[in-house]
Amino acid sequence: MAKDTKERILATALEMFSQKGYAGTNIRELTAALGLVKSSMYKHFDSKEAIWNALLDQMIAYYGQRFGSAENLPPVPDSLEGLVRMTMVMVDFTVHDEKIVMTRKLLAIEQFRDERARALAGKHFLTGLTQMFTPIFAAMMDRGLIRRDDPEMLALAYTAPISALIHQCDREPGQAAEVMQRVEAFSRHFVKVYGEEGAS
Amino acid sequence: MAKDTKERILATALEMFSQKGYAGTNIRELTAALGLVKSSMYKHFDSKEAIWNALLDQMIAYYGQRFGSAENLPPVPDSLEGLVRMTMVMVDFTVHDEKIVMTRKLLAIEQFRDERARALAGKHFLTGLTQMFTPIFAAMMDRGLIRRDDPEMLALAYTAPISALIHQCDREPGQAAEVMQRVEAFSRHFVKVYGEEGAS
DNA sequence: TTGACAAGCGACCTTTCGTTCACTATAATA
DNA sequence: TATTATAGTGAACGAAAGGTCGCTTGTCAA
Repeated sequence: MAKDTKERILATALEMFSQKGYAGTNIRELTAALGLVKSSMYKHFDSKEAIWNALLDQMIAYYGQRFGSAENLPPVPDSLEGLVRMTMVMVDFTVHDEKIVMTRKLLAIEQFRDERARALAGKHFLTGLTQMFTPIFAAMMDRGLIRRDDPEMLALAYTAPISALIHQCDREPGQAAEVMQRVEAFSRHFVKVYGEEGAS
Repeated sequence: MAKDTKERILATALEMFSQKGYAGTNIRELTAALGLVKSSMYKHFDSKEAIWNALLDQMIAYYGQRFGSAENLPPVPDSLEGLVRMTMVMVDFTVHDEKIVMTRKLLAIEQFRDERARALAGKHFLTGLTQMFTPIFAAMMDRGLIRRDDPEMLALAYTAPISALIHQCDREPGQAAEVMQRVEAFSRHFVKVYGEEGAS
């Protein structure tokens, strides 16, 4: 128990920043949660702001490797039911993975103070989702699964309500089960409205 | 210039809190922006937290009188084009009214720290919007303007993408014009998809 | 005219913050 | 074995935070 202190500091910083914000968190509390004394932190980071920057670096890198490269994107579903299932798997993951939940909260809190947080928030909350689903819907249109239309518009129409429900879940984690049901209900509504007749 | 200092403090607090958060704002700066000295603030509020509470009271009251009572709700559009127009008027207002923009930012920042902020954020960002549009879509279905379906689901499908675009505009105010275009494009897409054929 | 009060000022207090530094214990290295 | 780098400690520091207090001034009612 020694070498991973730097990463434990980052993990605890994510936890506390995502609850009380960067300015609302102090180093005493942060290090105390790790059984350390505040001065020990400076063996691993030059300053409080250095923690913040390292945390953002980490979040940006994670986002890039997870959603940035084409090979890590989810496969195009081969049916409307497949779209629903894929959606539920993704949402279930993103709603229950503590680290991702905290990342969203942190970005929501700091997006108006820090330029990089603003940019990453934009991706997380809107543009990244639509960019991810646009080619999926385009491909599903090509395969006759979904009515021909502007795939980017469909991506917005599909991801924004789901994203809003995920945010609701971040606010009220106790409603997770109910929110998941609403996500599935919406997803089924969507395929009912946009699905090509006869597509399974 | 004297009696309205209390309200000027609240206005400046909203401005600063919505940019740097409650914890990131200090009273010196806040009062200096008003040409005052920090001790003068305590003639109007008992503490920094009292400012925060008064601000929340004000935001909650404003929301209640603006969206809470039935008579202040927008009238049901009598055509699909009317829905688009009504939407654009509302979005244009909510995106350009400085006070409302700052309120959204503030709620985004403080929603995970303060219980009342969390509740109000839930209304602003999701539940309030759907509750507002659910009866509108129900009425438009009764009048044969929109395909019969679950009005609450349609309200989610309609308001969430628009809300997401408004948030995007809060993040990048420079994109306001472009975002407004996307809102209109989405609104027209929506009426194309859900509008009853032949409805003007 | 005078007394009371509201509003603002500047000095001061206490606490907390981020940060530094001298020091120690431990574990790996030469 | 001697040495050196690493990780942690605790005391201390300066700056900045929120908050208090006594004083002054202007306004207005009695």
